[in-house]
This record gives sequence, C-alpha cells and structure tokens, in this order.
Amino acid sequence: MKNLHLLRPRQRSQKGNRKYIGVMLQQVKQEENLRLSNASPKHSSTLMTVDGQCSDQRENLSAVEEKLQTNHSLKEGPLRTPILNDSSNNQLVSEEISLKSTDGLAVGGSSASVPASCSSSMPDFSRIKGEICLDNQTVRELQETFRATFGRETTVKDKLWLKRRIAMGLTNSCDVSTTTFTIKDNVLVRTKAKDTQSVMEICKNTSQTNEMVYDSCKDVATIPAVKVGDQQVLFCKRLRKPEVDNECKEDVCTEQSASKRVRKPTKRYIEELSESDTRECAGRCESSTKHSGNGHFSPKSIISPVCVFSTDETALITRQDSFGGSGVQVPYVSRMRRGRPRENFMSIMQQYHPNGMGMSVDVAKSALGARISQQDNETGEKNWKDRATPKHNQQQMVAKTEPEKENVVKCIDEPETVYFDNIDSGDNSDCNLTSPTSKYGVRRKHHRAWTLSEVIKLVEGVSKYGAGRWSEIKKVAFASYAYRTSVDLKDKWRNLLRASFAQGSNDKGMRNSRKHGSMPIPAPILLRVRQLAEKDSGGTPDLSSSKFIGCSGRSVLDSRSGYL
DNA sequence: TTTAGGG
DNA sequence: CCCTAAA
Repeated sequence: MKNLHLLRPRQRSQKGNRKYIGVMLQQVKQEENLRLSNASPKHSSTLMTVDGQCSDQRENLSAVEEKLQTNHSLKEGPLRTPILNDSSNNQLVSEEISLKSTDGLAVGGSSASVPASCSSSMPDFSRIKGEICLDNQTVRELQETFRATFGRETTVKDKLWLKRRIAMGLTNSCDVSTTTFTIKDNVLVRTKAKDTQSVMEICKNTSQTNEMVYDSCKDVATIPAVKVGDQQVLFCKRLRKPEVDNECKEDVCTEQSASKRVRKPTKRYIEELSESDTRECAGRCESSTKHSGNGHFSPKSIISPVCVFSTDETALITRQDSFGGSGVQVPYVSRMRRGRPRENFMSIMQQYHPNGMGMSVDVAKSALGARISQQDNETGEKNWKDRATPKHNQQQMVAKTEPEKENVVKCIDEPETVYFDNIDSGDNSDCNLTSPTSKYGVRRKHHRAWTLSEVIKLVEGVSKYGAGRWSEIKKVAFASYAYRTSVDLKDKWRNLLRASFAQGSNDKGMRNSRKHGSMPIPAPILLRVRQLAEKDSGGTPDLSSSKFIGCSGRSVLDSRSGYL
C-alpha cells in the first residue's frame, strides 16, 4: 500500500516515478521467476489453464492472493504473459475469414455502442463450470465453451484458435465484470465476482498511466495484466471494445499489438487537423476521415461551398465571408483580395444580397461605375443610381445600358471608326468580360480588348497632346469609354511602344512573338508609335509632330482603311 | 488626382 | 490589368 501510494504521480515527479517503476519491474520479474520455479499444487480454487498443463498452480495463486492481501500486490503481481502459441498465425487468418463469413453475426455490424458479445446473445458463463482445462477439451467442447463465452456459435475447428479466443474473450468480455472468470497468470480463474468487478470498474476508470493501474489493482485478488517486454498491458483496457471483429484482428497479430491499440486522437491532434482543414480551400474537400472524427466540430463550422452563376454564366465557387462587415458570398479563389473588389463583385452582391450591401458606397461605385458606358458624369451617376437599386440585377442593367452605349459611340466617333466601335460594343458588353469571345478567346476578368479604333485614338491623342498627358487624352478622345482609364491609356501606350520597337528591330520576330488571339496592330500604326516615342524623347514636339503627320499620317490612314 | 512604373 | 508611390 505504501509503495503503491508512492507511485501516485502527484506525489512524485514523473521522472522519479519512471525510475521507481523500473525498479519495481525488476523485482517483479525476479520474484516471478522464483515463484514459478517453486510452484507447488494445492488449492481449491477453480481454475482453468489456457495453454499449459492441467496441473494446478493453486499454490501459486494462493500465494499471490495472500501477498496481494498483504499489500505486496505490485511486487507479487502476476505479470506473466499468457503463453499463447502463435505458430498458427497463418492458419488463424484463414479461420478468421471463415469465421466472418460463416457465423459473422452481429459482430462488427452491430452498433458500436452495444458490443456484439453483449447484444446478440448474452454469454452464459454458467456453462463453464468447475474445473476446465481447455487443452483437454475436444473441438466440440471448445466450441461449446466458446459459445458460453461469447454467446454465439462458432464453426471454427482450430483448437488453438478456440482456446485463444476463449481465453481472450473471457478476459476482455464486457461481461467479465459480471462473471467470475478472469485470467490470471496464464490460468483462467474463477474468482469472486466482487473482486473482478472491482478490477474492471477500476480499470474502466483508469487512465493510460500504468501507475494508476497498478495502484488500482493493488488490493484485488486477480490482476488481469499482461507483460509484454517491459510494457504492461492491462487486459481491462480492452473493456472498451469487446467486439469480436476487433479481437479477431488482434488475434492475428502478436500480443504486442495489444499495446498498439487504437487510441482516440488527442485533442491537440484534432485541433491541428481542423486547423489545417480550415486553411484548406474547401473546394478540394479532403477525405472525409477528418470530418468523421469525434463530432468534435459542428457541421456548421465546415465550410460548404456554394455554386453560383454570375452574369457571364461562369460557375463561381463562393463561400460565406464577411466583407465590409456584411456576410456575403465571395469567390473562393480571391480570398483576401488586396484592393477594391472586382467589378463583377457587385453582380454577385446584388444577386445574393440585394438588400443588404454592407460595403461602402464608394467601393460599390468604383466597382460598378467603371462599367457604365456613359456620355458624361451625369449619365453615369444616373446609371449608377439606377443600377444600385436593389431590385436590379446585372443582366437587367446590361440590357438597359447596352443600346445607350451604342448610341453614344455612334454619335461621337468619326464615321470611319464607328465600325470598330460597333464591334466594341458588341464584345464590350459586360457579359463577355470573363467568357470566351468569338474573336479573341478567353479574356481576363477585367480585360477589354483594345480595338484598333481605340488604339488609333490613343495614338492620335498622344500625337496631339504628347505621351504622359493621359488624363487629357482620356478626356478628349476616350470620353465615351468609361472603362478606359487614363492608366489604361498609359499602359496601352507602353505596350504599343514595346510592340513598335520590337517590330522595328525584327519584324518577323515580332509577328511570331505576338500572342495568338490578340489583335495584331498594323505596322503603320506601330511605326507612328515609334516615331511619336522618338519625338517624345527627342526635342521639339510640335515640329516632329507636324513632320510626322506630313510624312506618315497618310500611310496610317491608308493602312487603317485597308483594315476596314 | 494624376503620373510613372512595378507586378 | 492592378497596385502604389510620388507629385
């Protein structure tokens, strides 16, 4: 008792504990050996040897019991591993299979909460009476014993297997606590139910720590424990899962497998899993094993992707997210977008949150306003307000504004550019932003292909105002193109410059390097771009500009008309 | 806001 | 095309 108390963790440091246990184990080993060599028969307790001779080792037991009662339980604790012959493992495997197929009753299929051995039919331990030596039993008797033990029939004829199963079943059965059998020192012993029960009860409540187990079992007559190597494995650990299915698997394995029992994942493990789970894009849902766990997390916490269709009929995977304080569906791909929301964010917003727009008007305006084709700010503002009304969705707006835009374009542009602009209006519609166009293939989200007319306008604008006066050019030449910002002009000009110089250095190379699908820019325009660039970097804008117009203006027009 | 330049 | 630093 004293010793055992010393084992309590709270009274000793972990380190000390381990050390102490080691010493104890040594002693146990020694005494065990001693005891085995001195065993002498004489006792009245009912016992049943599992593997060994029928000779009784009652002396053994009584001695042990005595010692247990005299507070030397740990030292004297019978920790000997039951000798279970594993030579027929292979055979056992096949037997297991046959077992499953033939008499596979409510073994694994039954609900986990109700162990098979308890649910289908109760084991009848009263059938096991008196002194039984499994070794001497015939197969039939063994089967009977099996039935008594597990409460079900078996067709297995392998004696060894039956013996093992019976032994283990008796040891591990959930009903052991109510029976009077327990395994002790390689012997199946009929003991006082009370003691066994207490063992089981204690073990049930025992944590993984061996100290506790020792402690718990200290004053119990029989200790169903197995020593595997230096590890102590208590049979009572098996109480949780007496299912035959599980036992079968373990049968095949060595006894060490008992120490490798499946453990409930630690909290930490679960947390890590869920953490990574949350990080994962729910789109590629991981195997359900993670979720199947312990029901630790409510299903609601699992992100459920929602499939929506935006105006351009592109399927978007969205998830609930808080944007600007309001929970809205945002596309999965663009989580945590740095800048302002994409333009068609508004369409999604309006489709799914027509009334609740938690985002600032400013953001919304910049998002939507950019897509509005308008002649002036007033129209734009009007359009914006119009669109912002909750009931309107994107399609309606587009349909409404499309003709407007066309009119605008036609009114403003010179006759020769109307053609291009009409094409523009055709594929500039909002619906085409992300969808494949007939002409140029898939476009990026915010991309509007530069049409030739736009390019020409840009070039002319640059020639008139000079590169860098983007806002000026935008105001004059691109007033009707709300979607072309001054930055866009600048970017396009940059591209044009690149293209023009590329062409200048190597015409053929340029042609080849040009991306497929993008509209080729006529060489004359590129030439003019280069000249403008040179003029810009050079000196007198006016002079070179006029010179340029005189020289190549015509060719540009010619080429353009040629493209018309 | 606009421009210039990097990404 | 987007973003941002400067001006």
